[in-house]
Amino acid sequence: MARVVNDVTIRDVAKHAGVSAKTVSRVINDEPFVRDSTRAKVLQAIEELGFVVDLSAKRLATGQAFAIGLIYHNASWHYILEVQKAVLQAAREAGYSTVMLPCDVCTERDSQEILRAVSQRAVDGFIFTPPADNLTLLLETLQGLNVPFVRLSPTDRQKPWPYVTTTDMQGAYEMTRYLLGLGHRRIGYVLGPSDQQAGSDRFDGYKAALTEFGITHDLSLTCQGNDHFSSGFAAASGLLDRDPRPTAIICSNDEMAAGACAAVFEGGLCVPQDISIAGFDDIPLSRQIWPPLTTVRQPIYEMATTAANLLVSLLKGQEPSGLAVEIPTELVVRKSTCAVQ
Amino acid sequence: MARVVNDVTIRDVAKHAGVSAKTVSRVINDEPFVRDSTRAKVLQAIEELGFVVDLSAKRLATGQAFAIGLIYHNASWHYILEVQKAVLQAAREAGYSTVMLPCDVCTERDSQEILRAVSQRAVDGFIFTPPADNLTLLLETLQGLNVPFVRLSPTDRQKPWPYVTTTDMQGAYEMTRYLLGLGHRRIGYVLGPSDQQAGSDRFDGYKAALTEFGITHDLSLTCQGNDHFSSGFAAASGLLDRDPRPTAIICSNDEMAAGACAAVFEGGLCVPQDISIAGFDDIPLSRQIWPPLTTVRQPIYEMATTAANLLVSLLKGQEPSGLAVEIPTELVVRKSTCAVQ
DNA sequence: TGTATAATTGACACCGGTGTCAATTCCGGG
DNA sequence: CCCGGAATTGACACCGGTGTCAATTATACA
Repeated sequence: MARVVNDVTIRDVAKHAGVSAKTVSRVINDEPFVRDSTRAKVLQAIEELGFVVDLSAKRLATGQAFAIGLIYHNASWHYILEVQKAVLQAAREAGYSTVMLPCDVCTERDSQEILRAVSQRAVDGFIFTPPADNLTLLLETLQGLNVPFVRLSPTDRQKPWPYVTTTDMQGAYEMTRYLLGLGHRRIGYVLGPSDQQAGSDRFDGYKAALTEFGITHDLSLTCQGNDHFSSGFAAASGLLDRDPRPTAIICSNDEMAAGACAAVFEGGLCVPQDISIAGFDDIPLSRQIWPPLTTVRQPIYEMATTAANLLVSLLKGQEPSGLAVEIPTELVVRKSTCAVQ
Repeated sequence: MARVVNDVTIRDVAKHAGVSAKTVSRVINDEPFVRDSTRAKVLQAIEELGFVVDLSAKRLATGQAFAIGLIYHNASWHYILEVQKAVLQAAREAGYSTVMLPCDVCTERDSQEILRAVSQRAVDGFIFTPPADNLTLLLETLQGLNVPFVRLSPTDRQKPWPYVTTTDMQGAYEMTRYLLGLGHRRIGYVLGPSDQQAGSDRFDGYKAALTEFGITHDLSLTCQGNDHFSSGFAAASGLLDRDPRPTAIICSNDEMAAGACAAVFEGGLCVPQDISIAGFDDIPLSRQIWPPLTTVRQPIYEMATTAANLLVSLLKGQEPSGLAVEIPTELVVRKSTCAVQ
């Protein structure tokens, strides 16, 4: 087998430095019990020979993969890429690599694939984004196998498994309060998919704010969506036909809000003069449409970083400070909302 | 070290089947020279014991990583995710895993990181998306190290290195012909970043179509953009001030075209009645704005799949049928263009 | 100065596959 | 029934690290 690059092994370094292979191993792993002068000699030899550790050998010897699997589904691109970026970065800083495990359908086959990664010892632990915990059975299996994992915005917070989430309810609550503050009283709502906890939390926040203002929640102002543009378009089209028309619509995510805006224009009306539209998430799309969306920022990057760090500490056997972390949202006011005319 | 899952090794299988370890190895690698009856016995033992090969051991023994590195930069989310999906899929089908190497800035540090992956034997070869071949020096180094790579939409087609691209020029040519056919004669153009070959190819296609119609290319109708929404907005704002105004604008990508649409509305005009807007790429955004964009579909998924397959055959030492592949674009007509009024 | 204890270091087996090459078995032809 | 070459199979070393545990200093203290 042609070895093209780096043929320097730990024993070459050892010979060069006049020590044993094991001592070199100690140095590169920052183990204690190495005399400073010895460490210096070894480091110099490593430098001179350009030694780089062979990951496969290390993995084989330790039984660890030094890799975390990121399991994600067919969510918004922005969400996934942010999560990827954050996890890659945090993992690398901890000396781990990241294996992407897209799981568009979350079938039994996907579960097999994921367990396979464990059997192959290709991965030490996992980060799950929803709706991967449709796969409760899989999670229970991993739990049983003692394979650590962390959930991002989990569906089921009752389960005693680590997760990182955001203040979805509080965020929607603040948004609704904000619109109420602008004088809106008939505020429509476009729901996300019913299987996602984040969606129902947001809805709860909306209802809580209405209740505080003594407004009875009008069911005819609520529409079901599926997080995609077209469902926002359809839902808003429906809401525009209500009589009296709502003066504002909150959508459970930005993509549906963009669809809602399109529906308003299609109906010959204007955002925000005729109707205010608000989204949730603050994805870049919210700044790429006209008018730019008022929305609630979801701190995806921070959430994913936190999840990765949490997983790494679990992998290292450290006792993390908390197994359930919540990171706050932020209201972002742009031009798709205004005071009721 | 606690081995949590699969403790079945090749020797366990061997014992169970009454053969040697090497014979099991032959079976799992589909090597010839195994009697059918023996193969059957071994397969049954594998089945019964639930054996799964340990990747690290295999990597160590063969000196191969069975992994390809995907190097991408800060391009559109859609582009990156399509490329990722295609490469992950194609790689997996070939028994390879994929390592993501985002390279937002393409600095010297990124090059180091990439070479490190080679030294660590974590990766056998690479797929580059632009502008990673800013990193010509890196590519030359890889070439020298005999590490295969394939470029997607490369900047420099003169270099004798494998690549996969699309018919950018032809696509822009067809789009321009289409608009000319609708009666447009003053057609503005918003350029992409100057360092990308695809951008200048598209511009060439535009100019070629104009020339065919005997139209002198009016420099005042050309604006520089940077592929992002805001630059499309700015460029279109400028073009709207020309006198006479262009009746159509072609943007070098969809995101800028979305920006251009926003600028038209901001200026109190309508798309497409007052001005037609066309994009390039056919990203989902082109269907998420109103009106949906007329654009040129770039077959990203096919391109990336082709690139991955090409790389895999290089890794396997096969002689691929061609080292430079071009995949055709397709004109997609939607509602952002119409005949000149 | 001798000795107990702690700090360093090294020898060697082992992780779980695969490559090499020799040994064994199988077959058709004489 | 024997022989030569092809088809199978197995023994064993090796890939490049790390864990174990014993051996070798170094240091502290009596």
